[in-house]
Amino acid sequence: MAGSDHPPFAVTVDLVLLTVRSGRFAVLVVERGEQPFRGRLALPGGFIRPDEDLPDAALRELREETGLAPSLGHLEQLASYGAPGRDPRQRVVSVAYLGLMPDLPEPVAGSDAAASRFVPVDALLREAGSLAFDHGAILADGVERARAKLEYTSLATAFCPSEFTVGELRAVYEAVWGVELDPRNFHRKVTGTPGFLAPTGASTTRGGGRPAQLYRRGSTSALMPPLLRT
Amino acid sequence: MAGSDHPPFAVTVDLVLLTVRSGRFAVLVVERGEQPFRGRLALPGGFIRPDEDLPDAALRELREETGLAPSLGHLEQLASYGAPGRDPRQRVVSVAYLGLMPDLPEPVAGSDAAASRFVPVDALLREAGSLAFDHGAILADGVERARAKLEYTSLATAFCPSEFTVGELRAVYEAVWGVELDPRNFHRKVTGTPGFLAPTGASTTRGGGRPAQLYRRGSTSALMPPLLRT
DNA sequence: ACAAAAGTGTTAAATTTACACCCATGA
DNA sequence: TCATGGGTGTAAATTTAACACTTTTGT
Repeated sequence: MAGSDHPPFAVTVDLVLLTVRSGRFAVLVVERGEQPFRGRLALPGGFIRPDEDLPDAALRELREETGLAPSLGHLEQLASYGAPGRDPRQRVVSVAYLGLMPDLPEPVAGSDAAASRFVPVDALLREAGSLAFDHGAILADGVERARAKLEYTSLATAFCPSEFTVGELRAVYEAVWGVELDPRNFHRKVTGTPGFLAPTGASTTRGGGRPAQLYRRGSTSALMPPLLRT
Repeated sequence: MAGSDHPPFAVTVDLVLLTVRSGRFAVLVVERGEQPFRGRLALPGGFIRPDEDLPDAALRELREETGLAPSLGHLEQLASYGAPGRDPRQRVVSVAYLGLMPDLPEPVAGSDAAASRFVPVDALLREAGSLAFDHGAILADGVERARAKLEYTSLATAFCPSEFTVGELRAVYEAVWGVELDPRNFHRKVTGTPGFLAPTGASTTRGGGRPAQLYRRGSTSALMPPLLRT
């Protein structure tokens, strides 16, 4: 394991930044300005700096692409991708991070990648090759992870603003899973799980109908029993 | 994202190889023969070759350390670790793989790491710093992942030989989770989950008592509903 | 008044849990 | 015969699922 002459690799971070925008499950993509894959869509990302830790690099890219410092939202490591030839220029190992974030007021405040935008994930996943490099596979892994984690963690709240209603939370589940949930049973389930939601006392009436209680995310991260996709 | 002069990283794979040996949840460790951390225990691993894919490198290390080509068992990517300074010699990003394997007849048939052996995980996890580098944290992540996956997948069968009894499968759960499970209800649960187990028709009487049916792993990978840790 | 969304009550079905009990073998 | 683990039955407690119904707003 020691020695001194080991093959050099370039190491990057790539981001799968997911959100729910107007009822659609969407991912942030950038349009590539250079070869290879010039003009094609890709996940945002970049090289890790020499003295930068992996999560720091992911946070820096997140900040550069979205202007968001995630006091809201959630960022976790997804997986690493290092097949020879995945980047035609050189051997690159990419550490992918998965970010879940609320729908941002201004789409992208960042500067670096001018042509970044959210697009619905289903269209991108449907046809292979719509993303540059192996980013289609990375996106598929991120989407699968997000869908699974909504079942057994309280991570759906990462898609919501700091205060939200039960109906808005349910809309997140329905958009991410692509199913319809019974509003009555959903309400009982999430409000009845200790630590999932913290009531603020306030209520709102955005959306019409009877005003709804506002909640913040609670302290629990594991949901026991899990929420079911039916 | 393009350019040409990027900081070079060394990239390695490290393996968290877990098994259940005589009722104990155990991990394969090697004794380091060189500095740094000479004489200390570490996870097996090594540098990725220039034209080698990540899973191939993990399989190669697995073969070198155990002689096992996993038709049995299970190998999946765990996570990557790249904090600056985690290896005092150079900047190293390590892609960790998690392997679950049956108790091997001959402990280690490999050649490379002479001083490799299985040790119980609880002792290693109890005190920080018992493993070299950041391998204690990697082990903790691997153990947590394995424990979680037993709940909602059929991966416990990866710890069993190709044919096994329900009692042997239950012993895996009890060793990994460190709990006792009701033998009657466990039996009903696993035999009643379609696709979890495939009966062979044969039976065995190892272990005393009434002979038990032998099963192979079934085709299902997701358990719905999950098995509970109580 | 009506539509629309929030929230509560209620009941049948399904699942889990605990444990009594029988079965098939070796010592 | 007894000890040991394998395996089935069953009933209470809990959880889910389906949906009727009431509440509170905007139009």
